[in-house]
Amino acid sequence: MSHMGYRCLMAVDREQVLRSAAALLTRKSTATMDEVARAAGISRATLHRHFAGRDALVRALESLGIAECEAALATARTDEGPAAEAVRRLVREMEPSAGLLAFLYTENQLFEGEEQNEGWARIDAALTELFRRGQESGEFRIDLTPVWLTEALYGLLASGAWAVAEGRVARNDFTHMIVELLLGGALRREEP
Amino acid sequence: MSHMGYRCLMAVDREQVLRSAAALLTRKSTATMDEVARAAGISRATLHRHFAGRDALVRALESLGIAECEAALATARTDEGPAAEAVRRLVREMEPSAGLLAFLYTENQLFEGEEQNEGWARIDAALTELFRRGQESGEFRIDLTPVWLTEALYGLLASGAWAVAEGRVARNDFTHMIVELLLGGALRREEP
DNA sequence: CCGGTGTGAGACAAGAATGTCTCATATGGG
DNA sequence: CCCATATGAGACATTCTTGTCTCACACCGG
Repeated sequence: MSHMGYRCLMAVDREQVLRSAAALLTRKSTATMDEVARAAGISRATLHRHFAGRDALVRALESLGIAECEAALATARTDEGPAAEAVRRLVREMEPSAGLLAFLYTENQLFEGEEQNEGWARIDAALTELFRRGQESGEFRIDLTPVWLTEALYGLLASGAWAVAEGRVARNDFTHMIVELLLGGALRREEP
Repeated sequence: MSHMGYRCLMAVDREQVLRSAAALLTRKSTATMDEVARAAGISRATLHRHFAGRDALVRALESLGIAECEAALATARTDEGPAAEAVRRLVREMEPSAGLLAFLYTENQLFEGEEQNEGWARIDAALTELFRRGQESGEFRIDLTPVWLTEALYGLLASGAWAVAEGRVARNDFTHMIVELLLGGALRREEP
């Protein structure tokens, strides 16, 4: 009975399990617990030891997503420097979480129980504030609302994650593709 | 025994059922057939008379999505005029289908059976060709691949559909928000 | 060497979802 | 008016999924 626990032998990498679960559930949201376990390379029994059930699994996914988003926001220091650069730093920090976020973003059923969305509210607020700050400083156009820009960022992150996962976009281009499209759009700029 | 069939009395509006099913399944992808039926305002028995099962329902959703995309592509005449204007026309034509497309785009499990994806292949090809044409004409920048722009268009359509459905973006702004972000990006343009 | 710990495989029952059926009812056309 | 058609409600068996349990085994530390 180690009073610290968890730090023993060949324990399942909880985060790895969550990541593969997110990858699978994004692609096939009706996947069975057995399929999730297989995808993670563990048995259903072990999966069930770590996550009491499907609900608990999704909750854990949400918690992880929130934690990683807040960590990305903190690391990117979105309240410092030019907003455009802050967006670039933020997307770079969010890249490893993109697959997880794609699942959480598309699985709006999470918001039904409305237990945990206070975390998302904080994150949404931080993102919206970033875009608002960019508008105020004159960097961003004002005909696209900060709320929509936030929404679009989520959508592009999901698109990017899927495009990379299916080999349609090179992994190394992830940040560039998303940031350049979000900030600059598809149109060619006039030469300065 | 009407040899023409289908044009009888208070028959369920098949397309209406499919649309409400897409709206529900997008929000809660694990919804029951019973929930789908309720959402469509019909009984489970009737739903099952029209769609043999969940698979058949999803197939029908996919068929409808493909048909509407191809119709939108045809109406928008994406091979005519400036590419930017073509994109604008296309998004406008796709707006009514955005909810359905959001479901189909995020439900990548469809591609497992790979029966029907030839329709998507044609649509993807048309979209990619549109962006490629815009690059060739000098309208679009060339550091964002046509494949990525296609992917981003899908993602933004989905984001837009959800944002409108949840009241975060005004319905009337749908086309403008998507087209302006996709083409122009968030950065302010220099005055010409 | 041996005990503790985490895991995989499988059995098992309880529950949920599905697919199919019947019957009653309402509607509109002939 | 009557009949054909479409629907709603519900019963029902089947299948799938889940949650729990047991047992055997591998690994690591002492």
